[in-house]
Amino acid sequence: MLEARLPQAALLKKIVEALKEMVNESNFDCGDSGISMQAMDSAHIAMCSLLLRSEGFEPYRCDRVISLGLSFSSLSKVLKCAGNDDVVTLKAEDDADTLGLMFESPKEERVSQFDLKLMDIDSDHVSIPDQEYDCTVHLSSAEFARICRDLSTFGASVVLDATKEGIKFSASGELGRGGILLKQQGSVDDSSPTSTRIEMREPVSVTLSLKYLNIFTKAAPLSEVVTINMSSEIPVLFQFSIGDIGHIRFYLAPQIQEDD
Amino acid sequence: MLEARLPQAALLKKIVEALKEMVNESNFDCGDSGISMQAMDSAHIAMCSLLLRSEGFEPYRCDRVISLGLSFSSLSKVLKCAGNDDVVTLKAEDDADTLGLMFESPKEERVSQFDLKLMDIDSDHVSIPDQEYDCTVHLSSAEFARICRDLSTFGASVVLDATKEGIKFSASGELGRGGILLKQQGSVDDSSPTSTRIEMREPVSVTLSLKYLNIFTKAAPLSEVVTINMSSEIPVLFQFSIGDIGHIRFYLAPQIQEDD
DNA sequence: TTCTTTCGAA
DNA sequence: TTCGAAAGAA
Repeated sequence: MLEARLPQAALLKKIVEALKEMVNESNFDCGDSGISMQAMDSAHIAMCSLLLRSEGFEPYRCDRVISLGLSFSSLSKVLKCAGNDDVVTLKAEDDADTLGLMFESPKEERVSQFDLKLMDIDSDHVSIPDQEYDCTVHLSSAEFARICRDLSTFGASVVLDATKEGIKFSASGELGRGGILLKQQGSVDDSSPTSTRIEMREPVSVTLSLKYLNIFTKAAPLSEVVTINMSSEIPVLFQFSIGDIGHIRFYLAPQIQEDD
Repeated sequence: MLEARLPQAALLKKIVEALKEMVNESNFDCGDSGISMQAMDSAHIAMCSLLLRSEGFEPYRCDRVISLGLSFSSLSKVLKCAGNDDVVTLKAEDDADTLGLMFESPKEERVSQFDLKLMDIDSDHVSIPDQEYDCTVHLSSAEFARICRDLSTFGASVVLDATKEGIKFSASGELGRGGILLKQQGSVDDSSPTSTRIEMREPVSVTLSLKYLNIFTKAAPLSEVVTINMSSEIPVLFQFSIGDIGHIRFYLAPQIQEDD
């Protein structure tokens, strides 16, 4: 059986809000080391994965591997019933057909118990090799979300150009064109965790669908920093940390650049 | 004739907002002791009543009994023209076909006068006996509203189980099931007026329509506490106090519990 | 489904 | 205080 207690319901709420726009339902694989999930969007274009390490729960107990087929919209509805500061406890028996969620208010005068029906979901579990990337950019997730939203006005796709100087986002369309450059912050001014930082082997330029990037940025409330890992020709990885308990990763293949 | 002056238009606004979703039009009975109203919803399932004592007005004058047939949506529109801190004066001649509403801004630099047409409404005035109830629960009206809204996700009806320990709300449906327990607060910690308190002769369990409860909770802005009076088999009474000038009461018959 | 209204966040 | 997002009503 699984039993996992998380002191802040807000965290779980944000995780589900971050993923529900991209994935309708998915299997949550619970094991010794924690909970993980992996899914593609319904069009099978982008992929996401979630990792929540057992150390992030107190306590965490999972005797044997369990796969919980959950609907994100149902999960979201149930989590709307939890206060942000509630303590959440997840429980599932082996071979259970429901997931139990208990919410306890901080003062313990209110206890809610929900039992969510589980689904049988065929999961096409693609294994993702741990990739070396030509370029890794750390930047403010709020800034990234803002840029993707703003550039959506101009076109359906954005070009990311990463050099040692900084990362540039550009889009063009009927209105005209737009470009936003985030400069790498000098090492002296490295104080802020949300400063733009770039590690690179060589410059990379990729074209990506803004529709998907705007879906990924729903994860911005989870982490103030997003890490973009890029090489030409292979899917770009966007990673949002979840405290120090895990992360959400999004993968999106670059579009073939057509010169016009 | 009627002449009644209320120092806070906000109060009257909240009263009308609380009732207008349930009742389209109704007779306001004005007499010596104050203003009262009683109506059923259009489906004749739930009932509500309003009492505003004459002592709550300054001054209050009503020589003879007048019945004012008012449309709640019209009344709501007119009250939208009043500032929250305006002083309201209601005036109606005997046998008048309009109700006069005067709004005076606090600094008296602005005076608005509205005359609302009255309607001829057949009222089936049901007399409600003052009932003894097996169980009375006082709880935060905001919390109650939140619970009814949350549980609407799960099903169309909610089961209320009141015991000495607390009151439990549960609902179930396609998603799964949900239950919320509010514990009775210890008498030591009785400081907060919105703490859950229960007075009972014996435990009560009733099933109620969430659709109606969600209509009743529109009255939550009037009072931070709602009082639920229950016995098995007879209509449940929900009471929201209006300062110390009166109250709104809602009555809803329990559904027959079907065991499956 | 769309619009309005309300609530929370910046 | 202003803005945007989310909830509720038409």
